[in-house]
Amino acid sequence: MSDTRVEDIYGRLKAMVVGFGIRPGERLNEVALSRELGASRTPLREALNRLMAERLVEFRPGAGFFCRALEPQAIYDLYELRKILETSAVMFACARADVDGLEALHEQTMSRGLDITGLTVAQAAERDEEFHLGIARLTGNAELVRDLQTINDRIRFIRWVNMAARVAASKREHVAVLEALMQRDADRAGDLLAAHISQRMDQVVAAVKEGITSIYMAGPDELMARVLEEA
Amino acid sequence: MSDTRVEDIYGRLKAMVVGFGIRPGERLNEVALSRELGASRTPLREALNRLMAERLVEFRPGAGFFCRALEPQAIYDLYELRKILETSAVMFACARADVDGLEALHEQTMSRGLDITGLTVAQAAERDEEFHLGIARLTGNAELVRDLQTINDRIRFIRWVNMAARVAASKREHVAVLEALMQRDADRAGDLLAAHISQRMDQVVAAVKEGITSIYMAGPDELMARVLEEA
DNA sequence: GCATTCGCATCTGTATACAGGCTTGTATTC
DNA sequence: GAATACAAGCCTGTATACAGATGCGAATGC
Repeated sequence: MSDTRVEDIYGRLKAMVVGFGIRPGERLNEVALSRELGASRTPLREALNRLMAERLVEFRPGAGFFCRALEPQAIYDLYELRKILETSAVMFACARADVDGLEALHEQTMSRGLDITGLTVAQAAERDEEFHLGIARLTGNAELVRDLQTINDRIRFIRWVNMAARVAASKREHVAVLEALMQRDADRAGDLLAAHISQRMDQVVAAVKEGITSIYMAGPDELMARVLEEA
Repeated sequence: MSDTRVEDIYGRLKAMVVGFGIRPGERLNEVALSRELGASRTPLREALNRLMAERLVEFRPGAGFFCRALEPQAIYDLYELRKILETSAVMFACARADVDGLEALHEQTMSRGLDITGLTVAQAAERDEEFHLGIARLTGNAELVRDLQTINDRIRFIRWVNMAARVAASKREHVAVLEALMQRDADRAGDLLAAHISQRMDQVVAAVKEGITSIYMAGPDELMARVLEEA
């Protein structure tokens, strides 16, 4: 058990929701969930209220809590938001990233190399997210980093879905961004990163539409298997 | 009573925290608060958990909930974040704002005129916030709007504090931004808005430092009075 | 006089109980 | 056969009760 029951439940619930252990739109039965998580309804509902504030679950008065739906428009908006934040972040990073942090990010990105064989999609996506978050951290703006993280939580699974086909190209683009960053070329870094994210937005919306169908039709297990085997 | 107890309490608590009905850093006594709000501790704690996810209250296991502190660094970061989002927003708005919405914003901003006599600081700040939010809405990106709103919630009071001296200049800058927006000049609109927000960031941090002292020393009533009388 | 420890009071953390509302299924009527 | 109304069961919304933890204060020992 963690420090407190609510914290523990919160973390596990979050993992279930972002990792599609619960289907989008699915109604959450409080009694069943509390039993499954080994706690009573009181801490469960507190955790659900936190997740609601993060838009990871929805709440309808009189009806209870539901796993957040995946509206293509919302996904698109979140990607655009992400693009805005990350583009600005890399430009700020060009201006003020400390040399050590920059070196560390370079080391971390390059040491893993361009070789992505043997990685599952989930692992590739995690590295991808870590690179992007690493840039945000170089700004020194903790609020920006946190904001970006909560956005990432809401679109993580979508990144998995459309990561498979683009791992190699993605990595190349990362290296290009990194080079511009190390040369402190803010305009170029910003343009490269914006293009990098933009390139996927339409793909992503299409993937979401298909993904929603898959999830509703077959459930998360099959979708997960499909995603993983493409790695 | 609103639709549900939690919703009601949540809204009232948020107003108290944002408007300094509760002092920053102050410990929140659940029994006293629940009695004051006319509910039991269960819905109160659910509301507090929501606010915690929005960073409007803090939670320390074993110690309970506290009103969020006002770290100058966090305020600065939030202002920077706001600048990033709003600058991008106005540029997007230049590209895709519908004419009706643009007209409406223009109407709303100009009809109220440049005359700000008779307004309290709170009212002036509300109009200020409404203008900035109006631009964000023109992007059509609901997630961006919501994100900006939660950021605004965390810095609203600070806007009040440093609004008093700058209402007239602020209004003039708004009009300039609006003109660039209506000419669909994205670069100019972005630059103007960025400058508009930047201009305050240092002031704001200073105000926060002073503000924190005032709040801790004298309590919110006196601070509020001081702010209001400057209107 | 100062520090340390013990105990009490208060408050948090969680479970549980109960009331009200919603949904669902069935039966009856048109 | 279809639609509507009624009833039963389940689930949410909230209060309350209890146990454990925390912090403060007093008392005691050095």
